[in-house]
Formats: sequence, structure tokens, C-alpha cells
Amino acid sequence: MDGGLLSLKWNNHRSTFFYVLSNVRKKECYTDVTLACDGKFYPVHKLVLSTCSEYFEQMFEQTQCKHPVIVLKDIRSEELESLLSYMYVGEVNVVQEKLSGLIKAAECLRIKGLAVPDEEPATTKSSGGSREKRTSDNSLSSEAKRRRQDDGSSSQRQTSSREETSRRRADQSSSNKFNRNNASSSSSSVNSSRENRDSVSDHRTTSRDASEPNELHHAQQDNDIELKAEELPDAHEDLPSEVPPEDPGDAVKQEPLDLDAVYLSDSNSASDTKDMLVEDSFGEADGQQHFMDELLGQNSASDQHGMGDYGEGGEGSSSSSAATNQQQQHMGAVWTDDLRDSCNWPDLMDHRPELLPSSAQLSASSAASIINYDSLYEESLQHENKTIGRRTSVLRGKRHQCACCPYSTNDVGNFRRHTRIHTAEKPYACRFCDYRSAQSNNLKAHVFRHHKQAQRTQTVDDVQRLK
DNA sequence: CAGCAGGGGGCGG
DNA sequence: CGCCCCCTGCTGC
Repeated sequence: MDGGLLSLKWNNHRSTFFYVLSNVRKKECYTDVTLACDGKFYPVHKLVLSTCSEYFEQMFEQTQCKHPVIVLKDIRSEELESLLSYMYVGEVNVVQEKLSGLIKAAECLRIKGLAVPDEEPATTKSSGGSREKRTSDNSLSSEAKRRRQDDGSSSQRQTSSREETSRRRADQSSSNKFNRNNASSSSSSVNSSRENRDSVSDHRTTSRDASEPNELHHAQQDNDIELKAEELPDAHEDLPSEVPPEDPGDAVKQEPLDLDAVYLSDSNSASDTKDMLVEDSFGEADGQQHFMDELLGQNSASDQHGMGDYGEGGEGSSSSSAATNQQQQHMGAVWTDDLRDSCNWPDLMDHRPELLPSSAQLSASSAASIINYDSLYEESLQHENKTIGRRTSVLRGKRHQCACCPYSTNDVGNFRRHTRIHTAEKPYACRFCDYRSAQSNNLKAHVFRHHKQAQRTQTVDDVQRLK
């Protein structure tokens, strides 16, 4: 076996991966989860989140939702941005006074390396640099500079996405440093929900010595190869310089409601079954092309695919709807109703006690929820103030634009009511059975249909009790 | 049958 | 004026 075994190594695999990953994040391609925080929306990748946080990993495992929107409470957007940089780049610079807040946020989200010990991918044969236990506070930077020695293991097929992403992180860690002096806010009062995950072996922070991240390219050139794989054209060649200083803010959709991006398929359905599916169409078609282009080292002409305006009221401005149609057409084979169906809201509902605790519980126990009504609503209002309000209200007066779907209305009550579709909030509970409804009228109708007699009796009892 | 949304009316600040 | 409640109609299963 050894005799015929050739190890093909892509010399610049890491750097290319990082570069592409950086780009897809910047361009919001392939994002499959949206973090909502402080009224901002951060389209990101489950892969990255789950790699960097078992908390996210478990969350994603418990919902098959294609594109969940995770509302982060008790975390400030600046902290989240820093954490995202940390997760994507593997490194973030933070000023001293902001550190505690960042750490707290990291603890809430159980970010590996910051809040919980990192674990080395099992199949990665690290050449075993010194692994030192990280002490969170002062290792933000050194953490990011960790191991790269395992570059050479590409002959192993990577079947674990986590492992793969860990590699990316390693790559990212080697990239240019992201200087975030504005990483902010230590005022977070987040309760540390860090759990004892110390069973995880605490391999980490092979503090790769100080070789400067920017020297990645050269450093990687040092890697030995058994058989030089055909390298990509020069996408990676210019990587250190091409990779822009990662600014999470750039990735933030400041005006998410203007975007085609967040499209939530809310195909309603029988009783509890509901597709909680957020389709992210952030120019994915373009993105795919771009991805290939990136891999091929070509510059995609579709750099600016961005998000088109959502269009008012979801009817869609001609441009946006055209864009969306184009995207959907483009990705027709990818995004089908079947896929929508594969996103089973009931799955989420089944775990709702875990995933959707009350806001109070959330505040106390965890920092994230998948669609928290209050947050979503508040964020929607914030956004509409920022965007819809700015753009639409001029024409139509106060306009409420759903953050998750094209729905919009002038009526705040209707808007609240609509929001419950996405939050699955059913505040109206039947007294006589376990039926719950999002609308009072539905409950009323239900009671009328099924519990007319019981209701009559109950009413009599109530009257007597009052007497 | 249930979910959803448009719209009207009442009420309180 | 904003909010809430309610009625009503439409839609899909």
C-alpha cells in the first residue's frame, strides 16, 4: 500500500481556504444562519459557528432549519463582531477595557478558545508543538497564532466539517491580523453560561511562535510536499495583501430589510407544522460562481452582488424581484421545495423547551435563542426605523417590515401578529385542551368549535365564583 | 378546520 | 394617535 500511495498536497490549501472563506463571508455567500444582535443581522455560516462553539453546534443539530435566525440577547453587536472575527479569522484584537465584555460574550456562546477549551481535531496529526493551556485573557492573540504545523496532513481525507473548519481557523489564524480597536463594550451583563466542558481535553494553543501571520504565505512555502499538486492560479498568491482587513462591520447587513437576503419561507401548514426556513439568497448563485472563480483564481465579475433592495412590502421592486428570481432560477436545482420541506419547524418545536425558553430564561441561561419574539420584533422595529422608515415611510407613513419575510404592514398590531409566525409564539392557549394559537380569534373559533359546551359550563362556574 | 391577514371600532394616554 | 380586540374573508390541508 505504501508503495503506491502518493500524498497529494495542495501547498496553499490553507491560505486559499482562508482567502475564500474570508471572501464568502465578506460577500455573504453560502451563509446559512443569521445572527441577530443589537438590531443588526449577521449572515454567517453554520459550519464556522458550530466549529467554534459546541453551543452552536448543538443548536444546529437540534434544528434542521435551513437557515435559522438566531437572536442573541445580552450580547452587544460589537462583541459579536469581535467574536465573529475571532471565529473566522481566528484572531481578534481588542482593547483591554473591552476584553471582559468580549470574554463574557464568548462564554455565553461557549466559543472555543475563549470560553471553553479547544480541542484538537482528533484525526489531525499535529506535529505537536507545545500545547499550552490557554488562559483566556491574554491569549486572544496567541490563540490565533496557533498551530499550523499540521498543514501537511492533506493526504487524509477530511470528513469532518469541524475538523475542516478547524483547519480553516488555523489558516485564518495565520492571516493578517485584524485590528479591532473598536471591539467594544464590556458592559454586558451576560451570565456566564459556561458549562463544565472540561472533559474536553484541553489541547490548544499550540502557540505557534511568533511568526507573524502576515508571513503566512512564505511560511507555507516552507511546507514540504511529497508531490506537488497542481496549484491554483494565483488566488492565493496575493493573499496576504488581497485579503482585506477583516472588518466584521462590513459583513453586517446594516440594512437587512433592504435586502433580498433574508427570505423566510413561512409556508404555513397544519397546526404546529411550520417550515421555519430562512432562505438566504444573498446572491448565492453569484456566490457559487464566485466561489468557483475564487478557487480558480479568477476574479468574479459579480463581486457586487450584494443584496438587492428588498422592495417595499415584499412585493418586490422590479429589480429585487428580478434579482431574486434570477437567483432562484439560478439555484433552482439547489433550492427546491423539497429542501424547504426538509426544514422542519416541528423539529424545532419539538425542542422548543430547550431552544426557545422564555426570554427570562434566556437571559439567565443562555445568550441565544432561535427567533426570540421580543428581539425579533424590536429588531424589526429598529430596522424599519433605520431603513423602511427612512425609505418607505416617506411614501406611506409608518411601515412595519418583517425582518424575516417580505411581509409588511402599516399596522403595528398586524405586524406583531405576523411576527408570531416566525417566532412560533402562540400566546393564546385553550383552557380545555392543549391547543394554542397565535391569534386570539383562532383560539376563539377553536373553543367555539370544540369546547362550546365546556365553555358554557366554565362561564357559569366563573360567574358563580365571582358571586 | 386551522392559519393568516386586512380592516374597523373602542379605549386610553 | 397608538394599541388592542374583534370580525371577516381567503387559503390550504
